Amino acid sequence: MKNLDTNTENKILESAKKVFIEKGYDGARMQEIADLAGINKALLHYYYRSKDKLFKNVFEQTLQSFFPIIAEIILSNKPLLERIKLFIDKYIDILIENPIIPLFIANEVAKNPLIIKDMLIPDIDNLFSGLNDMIDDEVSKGNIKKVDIKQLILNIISLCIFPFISQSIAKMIFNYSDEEYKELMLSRKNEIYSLILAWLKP
Amino acid sequence: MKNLDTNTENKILESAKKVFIEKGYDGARMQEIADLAGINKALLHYYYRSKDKLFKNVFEQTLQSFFPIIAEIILSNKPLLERIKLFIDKYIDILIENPIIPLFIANEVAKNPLIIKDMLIPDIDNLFSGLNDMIDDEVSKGNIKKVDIKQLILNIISLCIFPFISQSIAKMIFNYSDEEYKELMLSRKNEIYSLILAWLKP
DNA sequence: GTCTATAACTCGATAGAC
DNA sequence: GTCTATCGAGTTATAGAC
Repeated sequence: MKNLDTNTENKILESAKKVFIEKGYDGARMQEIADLAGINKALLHYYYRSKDKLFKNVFEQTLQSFFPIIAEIILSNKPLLERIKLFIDKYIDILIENPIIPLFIANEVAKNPLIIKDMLIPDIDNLFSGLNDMIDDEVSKGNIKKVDIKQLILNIISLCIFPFISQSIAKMIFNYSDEEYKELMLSRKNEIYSLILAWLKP
Repeated sequence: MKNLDTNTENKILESAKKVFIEKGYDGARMQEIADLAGINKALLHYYYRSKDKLFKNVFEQTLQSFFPIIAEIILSNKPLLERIKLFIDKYIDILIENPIIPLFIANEVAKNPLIIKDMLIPDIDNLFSGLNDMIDDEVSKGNIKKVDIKQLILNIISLCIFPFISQSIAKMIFNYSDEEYKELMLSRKNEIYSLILAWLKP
């Protein structure tokens, strides 16, 4: 059906994604995107009127390739601790495949917070209160101690993402190769889970 | 003695710091720095030959205003757990005062890892082996369980820094004002410590 | 749709007067 | 030391031929 997506338009988007994510909006050059796509600058403007519009496309698509996978796990009907375990495992895997995307997103949102305004999960308040109910439920069963949902989320996300954001520094400090750092990240799956688990123990 | 530091040269550096940290190297404009310093572009080049050299000055000074405070705590001769507690408290305080610096550093280092090459702590290997000995010591005393020093460092740093890197997103998701977010960060001091403590329990 | 050529503009850097 | 004026390279965006 959408076989035409393999054509110029999609090739541009893929190239733009690569360049924007690597260099950021300010550092990216339309010429470089054109070169990578094997076309010339004029065509970029033919398909996406401006650098700004091309960027917004890239940003939105990047974000949307991340959230659904996460949402699926969060919204599954597994027990809380199992969901947390699944989330950590899956998230680390995604980050190993896309190590520089978190920095890209953090950076662009910091420079222009409004860019994300319309892209967030619509009923996020429901999501939070749902998770809160789950926590209360587990607490009443004596499975975990009571914690603030916001701190729980911040803790898990921080432990998963930050080592990727800081990886260029961390690799230098630890004197690690790419492969060694990847191994360290893989071993974090269990470390992070045991950390959260220990904290949640009643 | 260096009363002249209050003069143009220092005013330039302060303005440059502000603009570079906020916009990043690529997004920063010499014109904006000049305007903020109340001078004109030509004078920037008179004091710091190029944008690049001005940036390197800013970056180095920013980094050096961060590391010594941290190093002081890490190298103090307090017991391990006390050092960790002090580190978290002090670090969160610094980050509340300078919330956007971590993103700035992560970003610029990611784009050019070599920039940090000469600025790292010289005998970092000694630092690690020293900390490792401390861990082993506490383990043998039965105070904590054995953990990997790299994971410990990553965990603590992640928990402290990431909420600031992601603060523009987090404030939106949590629907928090600046003040509310600051309160959340302050309350994290104890949360992070109890998290690490629970993990380290033998 | 795709290209070449170029307009229009931004920005870092310099020349030269004071 | 500080300023005004301007150069020249690089960048986004468009015009117009094919």
